[in-house]
Amino acid sequence: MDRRSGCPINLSVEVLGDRWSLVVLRDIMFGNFRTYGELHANSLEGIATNILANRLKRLMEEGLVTASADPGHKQRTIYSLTEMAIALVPVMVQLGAWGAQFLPASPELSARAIALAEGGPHMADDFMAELRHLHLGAPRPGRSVLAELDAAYQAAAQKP
Amino acid sequence: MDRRSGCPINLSVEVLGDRWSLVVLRDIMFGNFRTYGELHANSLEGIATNILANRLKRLMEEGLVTASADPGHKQRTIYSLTEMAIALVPVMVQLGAWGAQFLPASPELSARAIALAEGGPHMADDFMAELRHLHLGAPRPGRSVLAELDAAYQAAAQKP
DNA sequence: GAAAACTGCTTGTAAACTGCAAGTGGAATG
DNA sequence: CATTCCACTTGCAGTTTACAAGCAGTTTTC
Repeated sequence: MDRRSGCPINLSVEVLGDRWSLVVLRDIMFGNFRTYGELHANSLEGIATNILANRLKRLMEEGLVTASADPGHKQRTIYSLTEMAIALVPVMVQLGAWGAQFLPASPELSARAIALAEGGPHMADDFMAELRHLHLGAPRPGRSVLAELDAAYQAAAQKP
Repeated sequence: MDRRSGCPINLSVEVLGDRWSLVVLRDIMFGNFRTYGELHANSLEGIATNILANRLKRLMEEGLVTASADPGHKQRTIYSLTEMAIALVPVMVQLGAWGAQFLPASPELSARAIALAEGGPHMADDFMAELRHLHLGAPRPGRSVLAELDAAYQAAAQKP
């Protein structure tokens, strides 16, 4: 892998800087979509099948995602986030907060981003602990940030 | 502008998700390069001229950058960050910290990212105040984070 | 146990984007 | 007034993206 420079921001851009990688990671992270079919069927932005296949492959090569077999459903592959990808939670938080503030984001979808940003580093840490449980087999933490985010979304979607 | 979805993260990706936008913003932000020529000549990654021109145009269209004439050098255009772009500082901090931790970043260039990350939100706020001075004509703040980052870089470059 | 549906892709094609080299036209410099 | 500086633009080849279709194993259904 030939890198353009050793600058950390440039390296991050080389790994994540395209129109789909972060969106796929967002769906795995916040949507808990774990298979190709789930990711394809639930894609808000309508990702094309070849792009999804290619991005999953690249994310695996970059060490952000791992694949494992589904016990009891032999043809299904389960994708999991690595620690490296879970460490992107603060990036996602900031990116979501920025987009919610400066771009024409829908109120319902912004609710999650705002809730997560307002929760501060403590909430981000708890979310990372939850992701370590879901993806890396760590013990289940007491708090479910995913449930809280879903509640925030539901509350925002209720209001007319 | 047709957006793929109203998700804040997706919108951020649509604006910033390519191989150059964030790199150009980084150079304006941390390098204080303010003209086309400076950005081209000091590009660590060797940006092509047409890409630089196109990215500056797009960043202006997206409201992240403004252009103004250089008094006393009529053909020179000075580019400035908008508040929207200055608000990306926390994103840059997180992205730099992530790249420094998980990707093969050079120690000298990582020094800045690490110093900024360790400075916490307070340092980021002070940096944003400095950028508002440099780009938006706000009063000069007492602290120069840019000078501190440069010192961190110099110190790291000295060590063998 | 044959047919249908599910699952995770691959292939084909056209359009858009990227990277490199070269060129352009006005401004400043000597 | 010739040369260099400056901010791009243009042409072109290669890569990436989007959309549609197809395909080979695996269940599930009847």
